[in-house]
Order: sequence, then structure tokens, then C-alpha cells
Amino acid sequence: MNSLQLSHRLVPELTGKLRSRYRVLQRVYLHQPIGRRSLAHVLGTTERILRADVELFKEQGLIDVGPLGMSVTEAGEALIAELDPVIRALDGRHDTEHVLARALGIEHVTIVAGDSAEDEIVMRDIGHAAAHTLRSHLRLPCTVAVTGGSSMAMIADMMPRAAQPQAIEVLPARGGLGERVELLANTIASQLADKLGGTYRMFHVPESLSKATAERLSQEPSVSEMVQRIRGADIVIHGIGDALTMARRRRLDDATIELLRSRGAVAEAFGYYFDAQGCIVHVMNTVGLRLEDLSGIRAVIGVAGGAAKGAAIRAVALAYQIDALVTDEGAARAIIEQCQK
Amino acid sequence: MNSLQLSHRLVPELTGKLRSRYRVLQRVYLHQPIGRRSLAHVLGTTERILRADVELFKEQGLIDVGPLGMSVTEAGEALIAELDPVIRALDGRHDTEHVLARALGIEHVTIVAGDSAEDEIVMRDIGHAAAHTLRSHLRLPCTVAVTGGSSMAMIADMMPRAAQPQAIEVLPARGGLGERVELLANTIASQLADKLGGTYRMFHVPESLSKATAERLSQEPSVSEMVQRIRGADIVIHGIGDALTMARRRRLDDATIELLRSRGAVAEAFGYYFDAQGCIVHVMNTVGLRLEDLSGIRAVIGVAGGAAKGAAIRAVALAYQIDALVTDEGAARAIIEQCQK
DNA sequence: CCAACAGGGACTATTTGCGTCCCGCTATGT
DNA sequence: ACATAGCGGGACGCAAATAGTCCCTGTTGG
Repeated sequence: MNSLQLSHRLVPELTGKLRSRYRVLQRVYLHQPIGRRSLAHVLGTTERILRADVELFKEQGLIDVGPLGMSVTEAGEALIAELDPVIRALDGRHDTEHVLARALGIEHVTIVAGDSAEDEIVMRDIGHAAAHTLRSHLRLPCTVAVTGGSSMAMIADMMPRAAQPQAIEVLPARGGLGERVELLANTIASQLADKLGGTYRMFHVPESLSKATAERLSQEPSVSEMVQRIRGADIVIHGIGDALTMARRRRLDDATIELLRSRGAVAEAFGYYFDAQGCIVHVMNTVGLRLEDLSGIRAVIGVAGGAAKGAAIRAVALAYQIDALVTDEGAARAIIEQCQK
Repeated sequence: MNSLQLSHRLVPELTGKLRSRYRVLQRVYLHQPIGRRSLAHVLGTTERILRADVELFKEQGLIDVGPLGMSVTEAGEALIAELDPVIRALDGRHDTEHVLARALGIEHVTIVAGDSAEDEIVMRDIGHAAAHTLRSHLRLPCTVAVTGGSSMAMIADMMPRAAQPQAIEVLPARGGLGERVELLANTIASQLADKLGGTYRMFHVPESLSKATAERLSQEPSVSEMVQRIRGADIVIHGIGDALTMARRRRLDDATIELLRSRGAVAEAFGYYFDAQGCIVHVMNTVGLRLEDLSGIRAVIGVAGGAAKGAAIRAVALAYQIDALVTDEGAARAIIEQCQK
């Protein structure tokens, strides 16, 4: 029982204020630089009510105010980091993390507050937490394989920039997925490498190949070398998608979509589609990381948020061994509900 | 850095409330049963302002309200105990304790909030803390020697009653001191033994004997046996007095008082008078514990509070080895001031 | 050069907190 | 047995802190 929980008995209004102020400070951090007005809009409160908080933060030296808006100082950033586990324990996320860890057989689960489906900024927080998780798993020298997707893009965005070059190589886990360039694994690998002070390699392989073409392509020396590198990565960090959403985003043909639907596909991860029991129901014909490679990889990190992702997360956790999961309260609730059924 | 100190950055108004509420709850505990009106009077606030706190405590199940007033529940008592170190650290007493411990060469110093000279209830708190200290030093079976005085009486009063008999023998350290029966070492020994579930022995020896009579008395078998027991005690817990105050209370003759004054006596403990350097300037001719016996005793616990006792505490700390000191902020401040001179 | 958004100030409405006075109840002492 | 002192709790009204609203000025970026 820590001192805060004890104090809660004597000053119950404490926790509410602490949480709300933490939330405000964290939002400033995630949005910085940002003005009071937009912050108020984002947080769903009024501007006036934020002024009290902002003035407090300012005199505590937690934020700087500039012409572009507010941004948190180093001290503020440190406070956010130090207070994170406190808040986490305070609203029971710490307990939920353990429940989830046991239910899914994942060693380390991190749940950020909110639901990224309802509030897009929660995605940034997931990115922040996932960046932290990734960094904690790095052991130099190190090869990191990444997938595409919005969660992954956010990780690269929220990753703090390394002061010095580091012996890290970032690779895309598979050929291109998705259509928007900023969500491609190649793009994300380059951004992440940039932030980490490491190097990256691109991997240009078209999607939806015929099986024969894919195999021939794999035998090309340049491709084959990349595939070797990827399969020998130390860390894989990947998004977890909803099967049908991903299928549509990849413009799969109607027949395949119907196949997925009929086989009860709920989850997608690096080109594999899984049903609720974690069985593979479909595989994309692309080149790169295969499911069977995962067992040889030191750390497999999954990232996904939003209530709709609950089923998908649970499915992939059944399908293969995940070492660390970063998600949000929305997804966590959904998973726990599913497990109780 | 604990969670409360971290939270203080985001919710600074919190600590003030926590402290004041803790103070209120603690006062209820020390005065129980007590009504809102008298509590308000004691705390120097208004009744109305306490109502908010009291209602909170009630709904938190920390106090019971009865026709005789309020009293704290077991849960409340536990909370007070658990929160004590938190508050102690919060208002810097924890640091002061370490400063004092180093300055006086005492291993364990406990400082309770307030000044018992200004507020008599602080004496109860000292008693409470000293009772706790004493209990923490008990190793059964155990012999405890006690002196007289108001501090000591308060310890017996605040000592929680043991559920079962325990192998503890409580003895008066020396012959009777003081005039009021409730402050006599014999009385306190019996009360303390009662609370601890132990046994006690009385020791009736008149004060201010001639040296010859005292020596003859010591050779009486019954007296001699008691003296042996006392000198072999495991724990000595004693009050520390101001020299002149004690001299007057014991109705010493004017010549002796003048002697004490001329020799710069500032402190008194179990019949010995010390100057500011800790040198013995006078000894009462009574029978019982001698200064030289202290070195063979496992734990010597000193208890004294109030700004006026500062010099006395410092003097006895120089005179002999004290293992644990229980005092208040008033005395602590006085000691630190003295040391800086 | 101007539109947009930044922080900060001023005024008002609302809520909360607190002082004050009162009542009914129950132990306690005569 | 009764009077009384002390208990908790209710009610009302004022004052102060809090929050809503509107406005002003400076900076930035197209």
C-alpha cells in the first residue's frame, strides 16, 4: 500500500484532481505545442477550467508557454514518466494488466488510459508507451523488424530522438502493406531508424503475388539476403489488425473477403489472417517474416488499441507467443469481456 | 521519491489538506471520546469547519460517533499508524530526526508534531510514540525499568492493552520521585505492567537519605535483591527533566538549588543532575539504577518534550549512551539551535 | 499584409465553503 | 427522578473561490 493510496482515505478528492491534472499534462505533452483553446476542445472541457491547471503547471515549471502554445519541459516530461505507474495503479490499470497478462500468456502488458477508437489522441499515447517498451527491449547491437499501420507510424513519431548513433538496424518485416506511404513498413522503418540513431534497409516487394512469382522472387540474391536478415531479427514489433478491415484496406478481392468471412477471420498480423481461436485461415503471398520465425526471435511486441481490436488481440495471442503487448483500456475491456464468455 | 511527493507537484493543495485532516483524526484519537465542539476548541478552529472532516471520516469508516462523542475505529487507528511515516516525511520531521540522531549520537530518534509546552495534548502523542518505541524494543522475556514523571505516566496511559499475559517485568528505576502519586515510578510501573500484561515490583525507598542510611538500606536483603533486578534490566525508559524544575519539584533545600545553579545544572535524569556538557554536578542519595549501569543495558530510551527541554536532552545525550529518543518538534528545534551555537 | 491562433485580462454567474443559530437526544450528576 | 451539559445534526445566509463569457494584443505563417 503506497502513500498515495493511504492518503486517498483522508483526502478522497485527491485522486480525481490528480488524474485530471495528469491527463491535462499528458495531453499537452502528446499534442505539444498546443494552445489552451484547442487543448480545451481536445479534452472536452472549457478553456477557463484549463487556465487554473496551466497556471499551476507553469509555476511548477512543468510546461513552457511560447507563442506557438504550451509544451512540457524536461522536468514535466520526467514527472509524467514517474507518475505514470502511480496513475496506472490508481485507476486499476495495473491490475488489469496482470489479468490480461495471465489470460493471454503475455509476459508484459501495458495498458494506456482511454480508448483509441473514441479518442484518436489515445493512439499517440499507445505510440508513446510502445516506444518506451521497444526501447526497454533493445540490447545493442540489435535488429528490429517492423510492420506498417497507423499504430506503428505513431511509435516512430513518439520515439524520442537518440542523442548518439546506435547499433540498431530497422527492417520492414514484410513487403509493402497498405496504400498510404506514411503507413508503409518501409517508411516506418526509416523513420524509426532515424529516431533511434540506427540504420534501415528498404524492402520493395509487391503485394498479392502469385505463389510461383513469390517463390522465384525469394531466390533473387538481394531479396534472399534481406529475408535472411529479417528472419534473424532480435525484435519484432508489429500492429495487430481487424481481419476484415485489413482485407478491405488491402483491396483484397471479394472472393477472398468472403473466404475470410466464412472462416471466421478476426485478426491480421504481418500478412496472416487468424480466426478467434488463433488458427491461420489465410496468408498473404508476400515475402518476409513467417509465423514460424517468431519462435526464434528474442522479443515479439504487439501493438493495438481500440475496443474493436479486442477479438483480434486475443486471437493473435493464441496464435503465437507475444512477449509484450501495448494496448488501451478500450481493447483491454473488450478482451476481458471475451474471455469471460 | 514516493508517489505522494510526486503527486504533490501536480496537486500541491493536497498536502495541506492531508496534514490538517491527519491532525484532526489524530486529535480525535488522542482525546477520544470527544465532541466536535471541544475538538474545535482544542484544535483552534471552528466547529463548522470540522464538520466536513468529521462527516468524511465517518463515511470512510475511520471514526464512530456516539453520544459521548467521536472515537476512531480500528481502521482509523490503523490508518493513523500507516500514515504516520508519510506525514513525518511530508513535513520534514523525518529529516530532522536524522539530523538529531547524528548530532546526539542516538540511533533512533522519533519526533512528534507540535510542542508539548504550548499544547498539552502533544504530550499524549509523545506518550503514544514512546509506547510504540518501547514495544518495538521488547524481546520476551524482558525486564523494563521506568522512572516517574508526567511523560512516563502518559506512556502507561497510551500503551495499548496486551491481549495476553506476557513475560515482562516492570520495575521502578529508583526510589520515589515527585509528590503526586500518579507520577511516581512505582505507580507507573504498575500501570505499565498492567497494560503490557506483565508483572511489576514495587520499590519503596524514601528520598533524600543521608549517604550512610542509603548504604545501610542497600544492604537489606529485600532491597538488595530489587536493586540487583533493576541493575540487570533489559530496557530502561526514562523521562528527561529540566534541572531546576526537577529540583523545585523535589523540594530540594535552597543550598542544593544554589549549588545546582552555580554549577550550571540543566538536566536531570533518574536522580542525576548534569550541566550542559553532560557532566554530573549532583546526585540524589537514593537507591536503584546508577549511571554506570546503563552501559550494560540493552536499550536506553529517553522521553522528553517541549522547547524548554532542549538543553536537558542535549546534556543527557552527552552524559550517557541513549539508544532511542522520543521528543517533539519544540524540543527538536531547541536542540538544533543549541548545536549550531 | 492579413487571417488564425496564441496567452492574458476583466467582468459576471454559480457554486462551494463557512459562520451562526437552533433543535432533539442521551448520558451524567444531583 | 429530574435537570443539565454535552453530543450530533439540520437550516439559513453571507462571503469567497471557481468557472463561464467576452475581449484585447502579440506572434506566426501563408
